[in-house]
Amino acid sequence: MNPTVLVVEDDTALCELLTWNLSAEGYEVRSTADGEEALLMVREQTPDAIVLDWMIEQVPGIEVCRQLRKDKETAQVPIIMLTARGEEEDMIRGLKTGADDYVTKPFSPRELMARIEALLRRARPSLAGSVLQWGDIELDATSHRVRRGGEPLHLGPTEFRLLRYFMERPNRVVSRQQILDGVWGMDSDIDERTVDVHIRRLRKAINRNGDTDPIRTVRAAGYAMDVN
Amino acid sequence: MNPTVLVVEDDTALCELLTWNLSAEGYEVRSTADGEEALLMVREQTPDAIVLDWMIEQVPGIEVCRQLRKDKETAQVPIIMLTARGEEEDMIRGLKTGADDYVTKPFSPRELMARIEALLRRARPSLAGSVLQWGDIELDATSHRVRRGGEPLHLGPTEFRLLRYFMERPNRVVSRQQILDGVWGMDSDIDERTVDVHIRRLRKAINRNGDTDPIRTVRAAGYAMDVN
DNA sequence: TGCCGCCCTCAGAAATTCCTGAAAAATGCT
DNA sequence: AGCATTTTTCAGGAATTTCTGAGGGCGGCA
Repeated sequence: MNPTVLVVEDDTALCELLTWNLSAEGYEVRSTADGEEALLMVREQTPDAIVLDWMIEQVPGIEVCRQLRKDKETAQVPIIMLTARGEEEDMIRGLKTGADDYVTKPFSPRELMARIEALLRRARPSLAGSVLQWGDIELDATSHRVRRGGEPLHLGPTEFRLLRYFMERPNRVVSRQQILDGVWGMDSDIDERTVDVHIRRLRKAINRNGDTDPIRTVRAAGYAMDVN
Repeated sequence: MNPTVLVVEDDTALCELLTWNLSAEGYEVRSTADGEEALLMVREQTPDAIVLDWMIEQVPGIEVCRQLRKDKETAQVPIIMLTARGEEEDMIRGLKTGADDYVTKPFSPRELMARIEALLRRARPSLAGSVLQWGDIELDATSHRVRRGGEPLHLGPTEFRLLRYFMERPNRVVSRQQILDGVWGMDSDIDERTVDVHIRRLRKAINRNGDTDPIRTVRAAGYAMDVN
C-alpha cells in the first residue's frame, strides 16, 4: 500500500524520468499528458500527491489546479507545480491558486523527490511514518499501535484505518462516502450504513474508560474528529 | 489574531527586509539572529511559521530544525529554510531533516511570502480562510461549526446551510426562491413559506442571548444579511 | 478441520429534524 | 382608523438520519 503519485506532464522523456525516479522511491505512479484526463483520474482515484506541469495540452496546469481546489473532494490533494519559465509572476499565481510547491525546470530529480517527501510528511503524516496525536491518543502508523493515556488499545484493522483517517484530518467533517473511499478504497461497493457500525465499534474501543468521545457526528453530513 | 512568524536570520539588512514584508502582509513578526535564542523563543510561544537561515551564529540552522522536530511540542511548526548556497545536497538534507520548504538566496520577497502563505494554508487551514465571519459570528465550513462570541452554536443541517448561504452573500437581498434553489436545491418543490420558518429557527438559534439580529427581512423581496 | 476474530448486512428502535397548515401579529397603504 | 398583504409564530405529525444488537460469512491460524 505505497503512496500514489499522479504525474501530469506532456514531455514524454521527462515524464518517464519522473516515473522512474518515483517508482525507485517506492511510489505508485500513474501519469497522463492531458489536463482533462488528469481531472478524471483524480476523481476516479485520489492520489496522495500530484506533480503538475504548467504547460500541458488542452487545459493549462493552473486551471487543473484551480479545478481540483474547487472541488471539496480533491481540495486537499498536495500539488507540486512544474514549469519551464522562471517567471516570478507565474510562481506566485501558482502558489496563490492553491499549489503547495513550485519547482522550475531544469531541476534535479532528487530535489523534486525531497520536496514530494516533505510535502507528504506535512499533508499525510501517517505516510511518512510519524506518530499522530489527538489529546491523549497516540497512533503510530508504522508499528500499527494505538495508545490512549499510555494504555495500549486493541483495534481491528478497519478500526485502525478509520482512526488514522480521522487523525489525518482533524477538525474536518467527512461524508460517509469519503470515509468509504479513504478507508475501504475507491471501488468498494459497501453500504454507507456500515460506516456507522464501524464508527460505533471504534468509539467503543477508544472510550473504554469513559473518556470523552473525540468523534462528533454531524447530521446529514458525516463525522468529524475535533481538536480538543 | 494574526499568524505569527519567527524570523531567524543574522544578516541585519535581510532580517529587516523580511520583517517589513511580513508585517505588510499582516503577520505578527518576531526575530532573532541566534539559533539558541530561537529555540527558546519557540518554546516560550510557538509561532505559526518559522523562516530559518541555514548559516546563523552559534547553532547551524539545520540543527535548530532538528531540535524543533525532536520535541513533540514543536514538531509540527512549519519551517522554511533560507540559504545562500545553491548546493543540492544542502537542500536535500534540509528537507530530509524536516524543513517544509527551502529557498535559496537571492530570492524575491514576494516569492517567500507566497510560499509562507501556501505552507500555512496546508499546515493551519484555520488560519488561511475557509472561515466565514460576520461580526462576532464565525462559520467554519469544513468542520461544520458555528460560534458566536466564542460560544459554540448548535444548528441543524438546514439551518447551517441557510446561514452559510447568507454569509457567502453579505449585503445581498435574496428572494425566497433563490434561497430555496441555493439551500434546498434547484429542483426542490417546496413552499416558499417554509423558508420563513427556517429563517425563524435560524434567528432563534443565533440570537439566543439577545444579540442583534444579523438577518434583515426585506418586504416583498426576501432576506439579507447586512455587514455590521 | 475447527476455532476465533473480524467484517458486513440487516432491520427495528430511538433521536432528531423537517414540513405543513393555519392562526396571530406586524406592516404598509388608502 | 380600517383593510389587505405579508411575515412570524406555533405545534404536531411525517420523514430522515443515526444508533444498536444480532447474526451470517469469510479468512487466518493452530
